[in-house]
Order: sequence, then C-alpha cells, then structure tokens
Amino acid sequence: MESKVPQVPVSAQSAKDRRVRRSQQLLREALLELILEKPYQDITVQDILDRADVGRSTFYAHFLDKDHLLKSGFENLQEVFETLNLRSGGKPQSEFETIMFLIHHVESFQPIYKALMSKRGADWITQEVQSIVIKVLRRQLENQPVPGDIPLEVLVQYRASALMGLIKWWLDNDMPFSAEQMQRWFHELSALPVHF
Amino acid sequence: MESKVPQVPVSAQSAKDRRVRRSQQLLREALLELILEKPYQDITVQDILDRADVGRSTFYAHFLDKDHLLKSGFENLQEVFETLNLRSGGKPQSEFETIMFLIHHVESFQPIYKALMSKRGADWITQEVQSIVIKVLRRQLENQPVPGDIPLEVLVQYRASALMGLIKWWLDNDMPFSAEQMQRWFHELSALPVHF
Amino acid sequence: MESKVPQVPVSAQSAKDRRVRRSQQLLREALLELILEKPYQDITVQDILDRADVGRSTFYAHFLDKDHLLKSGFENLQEVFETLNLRSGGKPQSEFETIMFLIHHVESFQPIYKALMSKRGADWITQEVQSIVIKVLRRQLENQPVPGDIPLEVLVQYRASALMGLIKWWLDNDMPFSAEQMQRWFHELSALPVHF
Amino acid sequence: MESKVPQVPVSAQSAKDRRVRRSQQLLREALLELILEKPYQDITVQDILDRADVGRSTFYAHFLDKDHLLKSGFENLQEVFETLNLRSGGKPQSEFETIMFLIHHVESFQPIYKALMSKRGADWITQEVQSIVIKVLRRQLENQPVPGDIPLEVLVQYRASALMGLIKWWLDNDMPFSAEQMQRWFHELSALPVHF
DNA sequence: TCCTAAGCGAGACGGTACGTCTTGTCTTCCA
DNA sequence: TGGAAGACAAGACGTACCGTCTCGCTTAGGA
Repeated sequence: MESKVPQVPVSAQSAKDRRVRRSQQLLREALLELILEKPYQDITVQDILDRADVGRSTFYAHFLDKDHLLKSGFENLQEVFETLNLRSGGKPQSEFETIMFLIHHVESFQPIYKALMSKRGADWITQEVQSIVIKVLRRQLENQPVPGDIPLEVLVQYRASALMGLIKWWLDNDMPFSAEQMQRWFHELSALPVHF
Repeated sequence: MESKVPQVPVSAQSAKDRRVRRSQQLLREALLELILEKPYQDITVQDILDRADVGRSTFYAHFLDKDHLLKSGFENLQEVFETLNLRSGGKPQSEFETIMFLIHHVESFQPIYKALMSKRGADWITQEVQSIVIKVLRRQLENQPVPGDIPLEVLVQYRASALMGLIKWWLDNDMPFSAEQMQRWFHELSALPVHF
Repeated sequence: MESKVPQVPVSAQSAKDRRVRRSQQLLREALLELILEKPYQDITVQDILDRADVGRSTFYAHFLDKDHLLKSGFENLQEVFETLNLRSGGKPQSEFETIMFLIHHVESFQPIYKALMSKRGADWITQEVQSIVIKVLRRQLENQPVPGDIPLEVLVQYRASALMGLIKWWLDNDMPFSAEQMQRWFHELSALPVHF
Repeated sequence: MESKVPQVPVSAQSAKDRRVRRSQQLLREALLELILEKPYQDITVQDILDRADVGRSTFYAHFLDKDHLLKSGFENLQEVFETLNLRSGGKPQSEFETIMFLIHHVESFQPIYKALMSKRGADWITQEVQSIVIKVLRRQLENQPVPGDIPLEVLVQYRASALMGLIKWWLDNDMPFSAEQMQRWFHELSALPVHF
C-alpha cells in the first residue's frame, strides 16, 4: 500500500526499496505462519521477529503494531471487491451475483480466511471484513428498490450479517458444503419467513 | 448468582457471605461504570480496584481476571432466556414470539447491552451473547420443520446472525426505531428474497 | 510474658486464660517445628497458622509479629543468665566462671540454639543473644580492673564477640568438640597475642 | 568486575556495554543514597528505580533482586583484600600487619561500611564481610604456627569474630577513636587472658 | 575505487499492567 | 462477651510485553 502508485516502473525500483519490501514480506509471512500455530492474541511481537529473523526496530519502522502488520496483508481486499461492480464490461451486477461472488471468493482463499476469521484469528479482523462486505452490499443495494418502508441501511445490515454469519459458520466447521450449495441455501433462506 | 436457589432464606446467610457478595458487587458495578467511560480494553484491573475501593487480592480471590468479572455479571442471562420456552403455561412459543421477546429484552436492558456490545465493550461479549441466542433459537427451531434440504444448523446460524447483526446496528446507532418497528422489519426482511 | 506474674493461683485461672495460653503455646511450637524445616526468613505467618491450626486474628491478638512470637519463647533466657551472678551464695563469680557457664549452657540447650543461631535462624536472634551476653559480661567485667587505658566497653565488645563467634562456629559445625575443650581453647586463645 | 581483565582497551568497549554499565552504576548509586536515608529493609525496588530513573525491566535484566544489587557493589572488596598478601614486593605480611590493614581500610571507607553494617544495613552484609575477613585471616594464619593443640579454624574464627565485633562497635559508635588507637588496643586485648 | 547514506540486526531501555504473595486490620460468628 | 475465623486493603514483588532508542554493520549508488 505504501507504494501503491509507483512513479517509476518496478524494474527501476532501488535496491533499498527491494530490501524494505523483503523485510515487510518476511514479517507478513511470519505472522501468517504463526497464526496457524497459535491464537493471534497469544502471538507477541517478539515471536514474529524471531520467526522472520528481523530486528525489532525494523518492525516498528514499517508497522505501527501487530494489528497494522496483519491489516497490511489485506489492504488489497477491498480493491478486489471494488472491481466487482465493474466486471462484465461495466454492467452492474445483481445482488445475487454479488453474494455469489463473495461466497466463491472466500472459498478460493479458504486457508487465509479460515486462519483469520476463526477463533485463532482476531475479532476485529472479522469486523473489518464485515465492514467491507457491508460497503460492497450497500453500493449494490442502493441501486435497487427496497420494498415497503424498510430503510436501506437496515436491509444492508440484515443481509450482510446473515451472509457473514453463514460464512463464518462455514469456515469454522471446515466448509462441509460446497460454495454452490451454500449460495443456494442462502438464497432459499432469504425467502424463508419467520414462523408464526 | 452463585446461589440462585438458596436453600436458606437470605436473612440467614452468614455475614461472611454477605461481605463476599458486597465485594463482588462493588467490583461488578465499578467495571460497568468504567465501561461507560472508556473502552473495555483500556480499563486496567487497577482502575477497577480504585473505583470499587477494593484490594487487589480481593479481586483475584473472587475472579480470575477482568474478563471473568465481566462474564460473571451475565451468568443469569442464559437463565432468563431459558425461561422463554416455558412461558405461557409451558406451551412452546413460535419462532416469531421468541425473536420478538429477544428484541424487546434488549430494549429493556438497553444501557447494559449498549455498553457491552458496542465498540467500547469487548468483542467476545458479543459472541457470548450470540452463542446464547443461537442456543435459544436452535432449541426453538428444532421443533419446527425446515423446508427443503437446509440443515437445521445452517438455518439457526443464518437467523441468529441476521438477528444479532440487526440488533447490534440498532444499538450502535442509539436505537432510532422502536422495538416494534425493528421486529416488524425483521419479519419482512426474512421474506425478502435476494434480488436476481 | 503477658501473664508472667499471675495475680491468682494457677488453679483458679479461668478457662479463658487456659485457652489463651494454649493458643500461644501452639503457635510457639508450630514456629519451632517450622524452623527445623526451613529458614526462618521463609516462614510466613500463614505457615505458622496452618501448622498451629489457629486463626489469623488469634495470632495478632497475642503477638505483634513473627519476630515477637519467636522472642517470646526466650524471654526467660536473660533471667537465667541474671541468676549467674547470684550463684554460690551471692558471691560474685570470676570472668572465667561466667564464660565457662555460658559455654556449658549453650551445650545444654544445643538443639534450640542450633536452630536459632544457625543460617536457618534469624540474624537478629544471634544479635539478641549477643547483646545479652554483652550485658552479662559487662556486669562481670566492671567489677575487675582493666589493664592499661583500654575502655571497659572495648574490652566487653572484644570478649563477647570472640566468645559468640567461637560458639556460633561450634554450633554451625555440629559441635565437634566438648564444652570443656572449647572453654580451654578459649582461655588459651585469650592469651595468644597477635603475631608480629 | 564483569570484564576485569579486558582483552581490549576500555576505549574500544562497545557502546552497548557502556550503556549497561551506566544503568548498573546508576542503580548502585541510587541504592547507596537510599541506604543513607532509610533502613535497607524499607527500601523498595521502586524506590531505587525512581531514584536511578531506570525502568523496572532494566533492573531485573541486570540484577536478581535488591540484595544482588547491593552485593554487586562489593564484588571487588575481596579483591582488595586479596592484594594484601602480595604487598611489599610479594613478601608475606605478618598477622599484625593484616589486621592493621583491615582496620585502616574500614576507616578509609567509613561512610560505606557504616551504612552497610549498621542497623540501617542488612544483616547478611555484615556476615558477607565477615566471611571475607575470615578467608583473608585464614590464609594469613595457615602460614604461621598455632601453639598448643588449637585447630587452625578455631583460631581463625576467634580472631575474626573478635576483630569484626570490635570494628562493628567502632562503627556503631561513630568511631570515637582513631584507627591507630583501635589497632593498639586490639593488640593488647589479644594478650589479655581471661581473669580467673 | 572509494565514500556515504540508509536499511538493518541486535538488544538495552523506560514504562505499564499483570497475577501472586504476605502482612496486619477489621468484622462477624460462636461458645 | 471475648477469643477465634478468615475476608479484606494495601502494596511489593518478579514477569511479560510494548514501543522507543542507540548503536555498529552492511551495502548499494554516486563521486
């Protein structure tokens, strides 16, 4: 993210920058490795330094703290989602397509989402992801009519929470069903009124 | 809480027990007060001790840590919910009634839920509450047919997440709508299929 | 010591007094037992309470602290020494006799002195004993001429330190020599001038 | 002490070492200052940290505890004494010279010995010093004949105790006599047989 | 080819919170 | 009613991390 819009071609980047990137990458990888081994909360900065074989000052030169390091690995996530609405030649997608995309996206990156959104991960990561999902869904839903007097935001929160809850359960239970199955059920559930 | 169903009248409880209870209560109240003032994460054990005017050893004599203290205040929450299914003369409620009850219950205890489930509170508290809601809903839903091939658990997670998400949004935004309104919308949303 | 000089005959003492004495005795015994097991410094008040099977307040009702409890067991020590000068029909003893008595006295109560003056014991106990020895010796020596211009106090400190040092070494090394032997050597050493 | 025999000149010591030394020195000085103000026992680690303006972790990085810090300031004491026997061109000194040296040495460092060996200091420090004196005297005395059947160790303990006792009294009474006077008296006392 | 500036490791440091421990006080129970 | 039981406040302890810092080493890019 720091050099998202490089003024010079990658090939012309200084060796300095390359070293910086290498350090950052080592740290990110070390953290991901460690998350697979023990709960995020229990990982200390020192653990990361030892694993990455990097000095303390280097860490703090690049990242504010552990959370920032983790977040830095997901800075392109939103970007990925942003491209959603522009796919298929700029033609806007339907709500269904958007949700379908999200479910399949999670399946594609299963290991990373599992690590980060399970109990081993950090709570705030789930919320971070959820807030991105909310943003994406809001943009989607504000372009289609909401029946009755339901405020847009209420609809957005409802859908996003339901979707995230289902996905989280899916991940926590080692994804016993296919993405297609989940998406089909989600669709069915969305039309299953509360029983009187 | 520990002796919900005392075998002896309160008046016969030993003074020792009364002192213990008083200490615990002071600590619980101090913590709740502090949560209203600053994020749960930033509250130190010392803050609580100072506020409750209680010694450090007393704290650790009764509670494992800050989390345990907070949790102790909610031990009767589940119990409250458990009584749900036995209301109305033991006759089981409908899913709708259960959800309605939950929404109204939150409204009744608005300040406490707001403090604990907002950003100021702890993430794990929201999950704690959600897991209770899940339990209650599961018990409710396993007594009614699930259409199609949707597994019960999928339905439970879907409903609980949607409900919790909506409630959380409601609290985070200072409850701009009445409980009746929220419940009505929830019902409508439950039958609003994903748009193609 | 609290009831050293009872106003009433022992037989008439109230049951209350008997209880008090019993508690005090239990505590004293518990402490002595513990000293044999671990260094005095490492013994906590709680250790003593557990061993004596006595409540905390009982301890503090009778003794100021751990040191006071230990000291209370030795309050008659000085008294014993005091009788020294009055032995043999009130005729004052010689310095030699006094020292001889001290050495034999320590031998008689070997286990207790060993426990209290060794490394396991408390430093201040050794000093306490030393200060009693100093008092006794001072009373002895002020009745006999000091050669040259040596101040009495200097002589007293010299003799007492030498004697106590020797006794402490004797105890620390499990008393490998008889009291007679030690006393003879002490006498010889007292006349062994520093080598030029 | 840590690098008593440096392979490299002091000027070449790493800055890291210099920083470490500075911290340790600050702590030692703070402790000595505090000992002059209140009893050693009453000094808390926090007191030392505040005075030295040093962090808690730094303290525990260098020293096990308060005692260890104090002891560290005396690690070169023995060394000083060790050089005794090698003075005057390697020619061994007489017992008299050794004792004379010790008395004058104490006088030279009067403030520090007063602080450490008085009631304000710790008991174990006196013993530490005494054990060093014993070692020095033992080395001295094993090179000269002991009259009669007196074991060397008995002589050593006798002399060392007498000397230390006298010195302690001297310090406790604000050194009312000169070192020369004390040394002369010690010599005279060593030949003053116990009175029959 | 040398010089210089920056990235880096190493890790000492000040600081803060923790959970443990012990002390001496204080309140209540009970015989 | 006074001795016993034990809950309590106070606060020091040693540990664990944090984020800052100072220091030399290495190294690449310009002189």
